[in-house]
Amino acid sequence: MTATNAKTVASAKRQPNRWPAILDAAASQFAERGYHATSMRDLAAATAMTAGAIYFHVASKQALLLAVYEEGIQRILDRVEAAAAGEREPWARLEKAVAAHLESILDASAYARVVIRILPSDAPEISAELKELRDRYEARLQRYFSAIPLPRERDATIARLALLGAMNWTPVWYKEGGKSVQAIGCELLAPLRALAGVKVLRGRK
Amino acid sequence: MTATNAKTVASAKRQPNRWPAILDAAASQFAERGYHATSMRDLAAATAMTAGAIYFHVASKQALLLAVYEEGIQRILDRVEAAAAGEREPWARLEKAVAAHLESILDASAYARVVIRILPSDAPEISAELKELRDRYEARLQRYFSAIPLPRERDATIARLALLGAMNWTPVWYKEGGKSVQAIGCELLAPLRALAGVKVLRGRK
DNA sequence: CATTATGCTAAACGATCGATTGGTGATAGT
DNA sequence: ACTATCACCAATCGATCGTTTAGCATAATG
Repeated sequence: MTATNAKTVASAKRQPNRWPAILDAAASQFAERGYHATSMRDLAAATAMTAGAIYFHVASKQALLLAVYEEGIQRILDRVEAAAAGEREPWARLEKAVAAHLESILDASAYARVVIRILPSDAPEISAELKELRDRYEARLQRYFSAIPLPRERDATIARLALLGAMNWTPVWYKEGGKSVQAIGCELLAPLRALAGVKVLRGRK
Repeated sequence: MTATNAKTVASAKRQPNRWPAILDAAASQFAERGYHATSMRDLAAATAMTAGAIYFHVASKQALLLAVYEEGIQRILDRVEAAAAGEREPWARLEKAVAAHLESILDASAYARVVIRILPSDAPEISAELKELRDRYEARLQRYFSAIPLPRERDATIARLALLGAMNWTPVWYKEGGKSVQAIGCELLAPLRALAGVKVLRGRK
């Protein structure tokens, strides 16, 4: 930052692969400040570029959001599937999936938080695509959820959406240094376990 | 709308009490499209005024959001307290409170939805006030929640935040014509009831 | 070495943003 | 009837928005 000589500055030009940096900055800012509150000039400042330069890499702000959204969905999907892959028992698999979901939106990256914070209606012209991406992920979660047996008189759909809501609300109150993400996931599942008649595990730190 | 004569137009001026209309429009638009996506000119159009005229009633857009927020908190608080007032039994009281909360954000008014959708960080200069308003309501909910007995090994704080998250996520998926709001509230509480060892009621339509 | 493609800067585009100003007509008080 | 106040409109402010354009320097290619 201080005293970069002319040669450094000169060689700093024509950097290859600025696209990941742009995407990272967009994910970070969209997740933290929101879509409409983030300007292309904000992203330019965060990536040490000009606003115009970004348009060499992406056609529009909406297209940028879509790219972040796709990456975000893919990242959660990969994490959740990898976590659930080893487990065959429904409850253990769901718990792994929940933990992976929470890790994605609390620790891992801003991409996942964008998917949760930015509503499809925020970008009307691509709202259909954004909705479809959301649905694609929820369909995967639903498969893990529907494998667990709930009492017949309960509404499994609402129970699933309640779990999803409880998970997606965690960024609002989660503070680092408290309970571990896995422990939070365990706590979120405990009521469902009780509902299904499964013996509930002890809480951990 | 069509062929309003000069007299009507003239007498339409100097209308008293335009403030509620402005507040209503702001609540509606903030809840539906978000804070940053709503312009003062949008609100002017919705209230059949000029953008400048709104500034006769309110100092700034942020002050308008704060006013909507205050009204929103007050409305949920009133509804929840009125619903819970008659009940002395902790579970019945919490169920009434949950139902009132859901009614507030699903049926009743846009004011409550603003409180849930618009994050305090959306208006940095008044984020402290917005946060305090949110906390004031959550403190009330906490009183109803802490009266119910949970197993000692469970984290009551996380359970409460999970319930709040499940409730506040309902606007994302709720569609009119499906299950009643009360039934949804019952379903959201069923897992907690099971966790506490209470016999879970039958689901209703 | 000449040429082409790439990655970027600087500058500007029209549009729209939140907010302000000066003036005007309607109403209320005396 | 006169005055003051209220509620408002039309016009406009500077700033900022997403986006475009023209041009330049670098790197790769022949």
